This record gives sequence, structure tokens and C-alpha cells, in this order.
Amino acid sequence: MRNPETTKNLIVTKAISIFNQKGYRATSLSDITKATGMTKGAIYGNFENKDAVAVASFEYAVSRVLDDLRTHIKAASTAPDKLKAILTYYSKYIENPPIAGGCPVINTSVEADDDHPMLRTRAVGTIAMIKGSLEQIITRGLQEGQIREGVDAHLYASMFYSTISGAILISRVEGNKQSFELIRQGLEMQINAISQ
Amino acid sequence: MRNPETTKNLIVTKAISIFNQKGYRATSLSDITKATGMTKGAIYGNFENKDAVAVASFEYAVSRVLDDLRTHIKAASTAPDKLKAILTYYSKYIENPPIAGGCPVINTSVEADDDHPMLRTRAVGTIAMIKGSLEQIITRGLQEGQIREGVDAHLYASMFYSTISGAILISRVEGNKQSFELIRQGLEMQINAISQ
DNA sequence: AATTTAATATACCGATCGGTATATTTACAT
DNA sequence: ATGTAAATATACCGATCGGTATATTAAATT
Repeated sequence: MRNPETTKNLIVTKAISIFNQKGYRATSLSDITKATGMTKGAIYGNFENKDAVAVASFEYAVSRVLDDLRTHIKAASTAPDKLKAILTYYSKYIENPPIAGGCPVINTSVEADDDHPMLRTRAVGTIAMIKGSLEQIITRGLQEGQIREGVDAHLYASMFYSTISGAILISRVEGNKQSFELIRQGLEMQINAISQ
Repeated sequence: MRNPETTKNLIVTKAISIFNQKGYRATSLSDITKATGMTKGAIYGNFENKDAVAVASFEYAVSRVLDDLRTHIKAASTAPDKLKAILTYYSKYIENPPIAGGCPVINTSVEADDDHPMLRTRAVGTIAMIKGSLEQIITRGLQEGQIREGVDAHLYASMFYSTISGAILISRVEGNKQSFELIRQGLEMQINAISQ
């Protein structure tokens, strides 16, 4: 099956798990050829260079995570439930990650901050999107009377996301869910405190 | 000045800034020789291998950050002020980082989670130390009546640290202090809310 | 079935990787 | 000043790096 679309997908889906574990710089072409079973010819026939594979892989990872996240959010009806659904999603994510190596947004943010402007831009954009979604959930919750008056949607969304990101980061390096679940508990208490 | 102690210090202090920016895997020996002005002979005469340089560099970075942090904490007398002093410290850190490349604990955590057991262990230990210090500050604050009864020191410390870590991470990839300062504002409000 | 074209594989490039063995230099003891 | 040991520099190793040019293979067209 010499289908370029299929090949591209194969490369991207296999490569992201290595990129996400080792980092972009530390992942070699031979890592990718090994993981995909494809040769350099197939890779350079479908991508301009290694960086292009990295960018496509990151975009695949993001779209995958965001799609899943959106599904979970939509399944809940009120703002507080949506926020709790996000926590549940990340909790499951840690247990059974769709992409090995932790959260690609966090990993890419850390690696790309000093270098890799392409990836940095995309990481920043993704963070802005997620923060925006959170803010929108809270704003609607305020409008619909599910969230107490006086809550600053922008501030709350930023804090919520920062705390989750930190929790994922710490839980991951510690190698277990304990820290994340503790933080989750704390965040759920905060959600209850602003709910009505 | 052929003093091995001086050379080791030179290597470690120069190397950490590259390790912290590029990551351990992506930093080459020639990066280190360039930055230090030393040759491979000097490096391998003082360290077993590249990993040993990485570990020593991380430990140097941690001790440097923790020493500074402790000084700031001790300068404040009450628990709430100590917590705010930590926020001030990190805010200054972002503006004028003593070690280029962001927070070495965060960077190392992200890179070392899948591989690099030596660095992972040290990152986990450092996180535990910082969390422990935070918990102690809050516990003493409770004992001395500066923090309201009923505050869970362990939970609060974990959330505080997670939120700060996330904020540093996000602020860094975004390339400006805005996100951090917003989070700082939120955390100060939380500190005030548990103070008495 | 023959031909063409697109997709993939192979073989190779110079550069650089981490590491080592050896040569040189410096500081110190005598 | 001379000899010795430690510290640093140099030169080199095989392996691997990202990338490219070319060969081969498979699919589509006729």
C-alpha cells in the first residue's frame, strides 16, 4: 500500500511517541525509521526534513488530545461539571496515556522555549486555546448562574490550567498519580467553592 | 591555575547554562568545551563521563536556587509573608534568571522522566524538599495562629507548588511575565484568604 | 502487457557524536 | 635546577548524526 497519506500518518503516529519521550532534538532519524519500519527515503519523500516531521507530529498529538478533551467537556452540561470532567480526563490520561511520554504541550513547551521557534509558537498557541476554552466555560457558567458572581473568569482559567499543568509535570516525574490526585481533590474543592 | 576544584567549578557553572537551555541529551561535549574554554582532557580528567557533568551541574543549580530561596524565606517572619516572598523570588527569577534557560527543576523533570534515572531521582528529591519546606511553613503558620484553622498544610503546599511550577512553565514558553504575574496575583489572594 | 510515474529503499556524504590513549604542560617537592 | 606527579591538551577511534542522490519497486495508465 504505497499511499503517501497512509505513510505520512504512520510516520507521524509512530514518531510522536518517540519525540514525546526523548524530546525533538534527541530523537534521531534512525529512531524514526526503526519505529515506523520505513526508510529514510519514505520519510524525506513525505517531509521536507526532520523538523517538519516534528511539527506534524506535535500537531497530530495536539489535535488528538484536544479532540478527546472537547468530547469530555461536551458530555458535561454545567460549568462546574465541565471543569471536573477536565480533571477526570487528565487523570485517565496519566493512567493510560494515548501518547507515551506525558503531556506533549508541557514537554514541547519546556524543550522549545529556548530554541525551535516553530514548536514554540505552536505550543503557545495550544496553551492559549486551552486557556480560552476554560475561560469560556466559566464565563458561560457565570451567565447561566452556575458559577458565583464575582469570579474572575480569566484569572480562574489561568490558575486552573497552571495548577493542572504543574500537577501533571510533578506526577509524571514522580512516576505515580498520587500528586495529581491530591491536586485534583484540591481543585474540585475550589470548583465547589465557586459553584452555586 | 591548575586547580582541579577550580576547574570543576568552572565546568559545572558554565555547563549548567547550556544543559538548562538545550537539555542534557542535546548538549554535546563540544558545547561544553566551547563554553568553558577547557578541552576534553580537562573534562574527562575531572568527571567520569558526560552524565557525571550533567548530574554535578544539576546539583549545583539546585543548591544555588535553594540557597537563594531559603534566604528569601528567612527574611520574612510570618507564614503568609514567607509564601509571598517565595512568589517574589520566582518573579525576580523570571526577570533575571541566575541560570539561563528557566527553572532547572522543571526542565530536568520533563527531560528525565522517561530516561536519565540519576537526574530523575534528583529532580524528585528536590521537589520533595521544596514541597516539604512549604508544608513546614504552613504548619508553623497554623501553630503560630497566622494561618486559619482547618487549612490542610500538605494539600495547600502541593497546590501552591504545582501552581507556581505551571506558571513558570507557561510564562517561560510564552516569553513574558504576564501569565506568571497573573497567577501570582491569584495566589496572593489565596494566601490572604487563609491568613488571619 | 508495456510504459510511465510516483513512492520507497539503498548507499553514501561530510560533520559531529561520546569517549580514550597519549602527549604535553604546569606546579610542587626535593 | 631537576625530577615527579597531577592536570590539561591533542589526536584519534568507531558510531551515528541529518541529509541527499540514485536505484529499485509498486501502482496507475494505456
